[in-house]
Amino acid sequence: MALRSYRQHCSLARALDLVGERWTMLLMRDLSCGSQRYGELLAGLPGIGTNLLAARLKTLVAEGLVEKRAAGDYALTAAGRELEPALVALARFGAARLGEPREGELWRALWTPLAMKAAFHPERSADVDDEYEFRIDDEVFWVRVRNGAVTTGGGQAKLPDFVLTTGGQALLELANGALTPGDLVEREDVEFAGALPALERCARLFAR
Amino acid sequence: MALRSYRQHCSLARALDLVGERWTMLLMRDLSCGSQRYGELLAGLPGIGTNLLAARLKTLVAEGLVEKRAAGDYALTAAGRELEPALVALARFGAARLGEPREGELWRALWTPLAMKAAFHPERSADVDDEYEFRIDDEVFWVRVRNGAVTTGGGQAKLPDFVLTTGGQALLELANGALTPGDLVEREDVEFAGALPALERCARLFAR
DNA sequence: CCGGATCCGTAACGATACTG
DNA sequence: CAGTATCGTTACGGATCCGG
Repeated sequence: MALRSYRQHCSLARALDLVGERWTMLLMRDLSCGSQRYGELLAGLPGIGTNLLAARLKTLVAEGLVEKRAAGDYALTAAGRELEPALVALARFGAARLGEPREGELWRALWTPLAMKAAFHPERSADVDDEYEFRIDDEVFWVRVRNGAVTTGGGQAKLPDFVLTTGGQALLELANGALTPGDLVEREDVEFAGALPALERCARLFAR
Repeated sequence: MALRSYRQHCSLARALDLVGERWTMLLMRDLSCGSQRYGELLAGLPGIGTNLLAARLKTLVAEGLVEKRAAGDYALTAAGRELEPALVALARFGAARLGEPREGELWRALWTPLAMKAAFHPERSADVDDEYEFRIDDEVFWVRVRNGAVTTGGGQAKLPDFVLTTGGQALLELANGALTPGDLVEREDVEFAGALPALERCARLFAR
């Protein structure tokens, strides 16, 4: 189980030695949104195979990036959370090349916080101090924009400027500009509570 | 040659579909320092194997991230250069876990610009407007710090605050703090021309 | 000689079956 | 539910070969 190394004394090569293998960064992505159980991780990564998931988790725990908690679930350690800027930067690169959903592609509400961090326009966020709550496909999370930075978390927002309850499809259409904020809140399958201008700010801050 | 995909409609997954395979990011790293020929790339990535290098280059060219130029060398396209923030972020993660050189590990002066961007402390760079020239193992490149950001390039600096000619070993010792700027310039195998305070600023801006 | 292409043994992956 | 074991397939790594 000695992990294969590039054998280069280089920061990038070291990072890839640690998290560069197949599935590893997606695993870190899913854990970056909160702890998950083995079964949840497996269900969220179709195609990984149970042995490979177990091996990846074992390696990540040995490296100190992930811990198995008393409750039996897996969570990022403080060291593991240090990978987040890299995940965001990669996602920013990928976002420009994402395009439309392809046949058979999976989409999960869980990935939205990372997608928003990647799509964020800091230069548009001067003087913005907002907090949003999203409820998408039974996932509830909050997004806060303050001091030109985005923070996110699972669960309800404390003092949200709006609460948006919708399916993933409508959210994707808002993100790619096919749907305006005004049109979104009129849809039958969408519930919106709060200030429409805040939703318009949000759309502008995270527009692709 | 249909490239294997994670089949997830996620920015991160898309990025990894494009550049997540083994060797690809290291290839992009080496090309980010300037164009290189097939043979140079091969020599700089021991272990890759000629077939794999050819396959990776072909894929990257097809994706529009790399181009083969009339001179016969390979270079990043504008799209390929957009990956750099992700390489820097990953390198920043890896730098904290790099440690001392291990037995058999390769080191190349070519990687220094990326390492410096990863090690950069923007919060220490207020009011700094410096330009440095390095000549390491026959590699010549410049580093500029201005407006809290780092830019680098191959070749000589225009108006350098110093020119430092040294081997990689001494530079590594400076980077990890084992050698002070004052001690460095006194070494037999080191040539230093310019302002010592500038070198001290440099060491502080890029200290690990 | 440089820039690959071909071939082949090994290691990693992916799917399924099995176990505590 | 949380993995381990097994096995066929794919990717990788090293060597050799080929065309300009």
